[in-house]
Amino acid sequence: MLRLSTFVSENWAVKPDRPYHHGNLKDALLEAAVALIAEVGPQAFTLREVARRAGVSHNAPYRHFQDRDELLAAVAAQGFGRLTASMRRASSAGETALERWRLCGRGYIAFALEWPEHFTVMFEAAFDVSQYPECGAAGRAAFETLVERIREAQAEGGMPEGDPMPRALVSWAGVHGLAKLAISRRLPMEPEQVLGFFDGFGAEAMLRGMAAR
Amino acid sequence: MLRLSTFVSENWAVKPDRPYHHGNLKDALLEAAVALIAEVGPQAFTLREVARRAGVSHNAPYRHFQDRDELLAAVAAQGFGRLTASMRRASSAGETALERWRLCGRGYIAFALEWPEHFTVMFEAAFDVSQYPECGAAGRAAFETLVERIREAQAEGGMPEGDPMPRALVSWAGVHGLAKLAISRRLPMEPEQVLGFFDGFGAEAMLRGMAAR
DNA sequence: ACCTGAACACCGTTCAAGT
DNA sequence: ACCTGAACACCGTTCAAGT
Repeated sequence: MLRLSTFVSENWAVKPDRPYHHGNLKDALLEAAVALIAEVGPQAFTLREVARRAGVSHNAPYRHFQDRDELLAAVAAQGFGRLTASMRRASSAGETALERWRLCGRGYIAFALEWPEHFTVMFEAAFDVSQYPECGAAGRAAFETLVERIREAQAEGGMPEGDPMPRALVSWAGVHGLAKLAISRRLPMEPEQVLGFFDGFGAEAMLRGMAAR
Repeated sequence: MLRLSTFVSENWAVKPDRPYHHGNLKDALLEAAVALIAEVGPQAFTLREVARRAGVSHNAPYRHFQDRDELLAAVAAQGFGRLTASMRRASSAGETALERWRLCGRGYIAFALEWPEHFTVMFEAAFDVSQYPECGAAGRAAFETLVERIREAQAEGGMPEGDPMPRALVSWAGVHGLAKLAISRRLPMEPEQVLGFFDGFGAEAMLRGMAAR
């Protein structure tokens, strides 16, 4: 005779081991979100699938994130932190300020190539992630890393004096465009070749100008 | 007494006026799609809403487009055509090749500012729109417009000889990055100010280099 | 506090059916 | 050929309920 009660009590026995309190559900959701975005992209990413992977019901995430956008903003904030770290790590090897500018840009592109899913969420989310306080601050810190390279170059005489902002914006546009076109596979080279292109030609062209011989 | 049959026959009377054959449903859908994307963005854009606006049932679009992506690809193809036109129109006013290079980049940014919805679909669609034949050709034609400016500048002596490709790629990255950051509202200026920034500083910085005094 | 299942109003896509 | 309504398997989000 099939004893339903056995299965029922077995099922009940499993749950009480960790009935609630996932431990750290918030972090688990964030991790699952990053992994899912890496697999299917930020657009196909769904909150319900994230919950499934974290082993909770489809609305448990609402305890930790107000909505889908807030979870994406958390992914973006993590991304801005990694971007800043990538630029700092790369820059530190430079001897001159101009060399550090070059390496900082290299770090920006390297981040995009290593974490394309973060990069995409940070810059292509349907909403402006920097509207979320933690993202706004992290984004400003990342930009400040680049501005600092300009200031150093000016102090060393490698770049003209004056407001560093215009040069920071053009630098940003250059590396951002290259990084973005690379991970979107729009360039006539493999993404892995883009850092080599930047090292061998791109950085120098941005520093010395398109018209330079 | 309420005569239901009257209403029923009135409803029937409306339909036969244009029962099928929307005239040109394909173009109507494309137009509705562009308008909808402009309103809600490419992510919130839905095929069902496009159909609603075109006045057809939610699956009538499948007669003209295989799926949602194919309609987006059609929007992107239209966008690449307008981008090429914008660059050509702007370039034509230049006296020297370097001036035409500058104006071509200006046309690129102007297109993004004028048709941000097309620009976004062209470059941020979840799938690679250039996989669609008509988009691929239109995208290559747009890029070729930029390469041509480099070749002209080389012929005139304004840029060093050699493969124009590396300079075309760096030029593309610069204007693409500026355009993209502008319409994403990530720059510390209003989108309308970005063309002025390009005219007053950006283009010169790209041509003469960040380190130039 | 934290999590659940049921429910609501949507999607994209498919299919058999109508003219 | 071109369009329709019904159906399927999904979403994000809300809510009353359980521990």
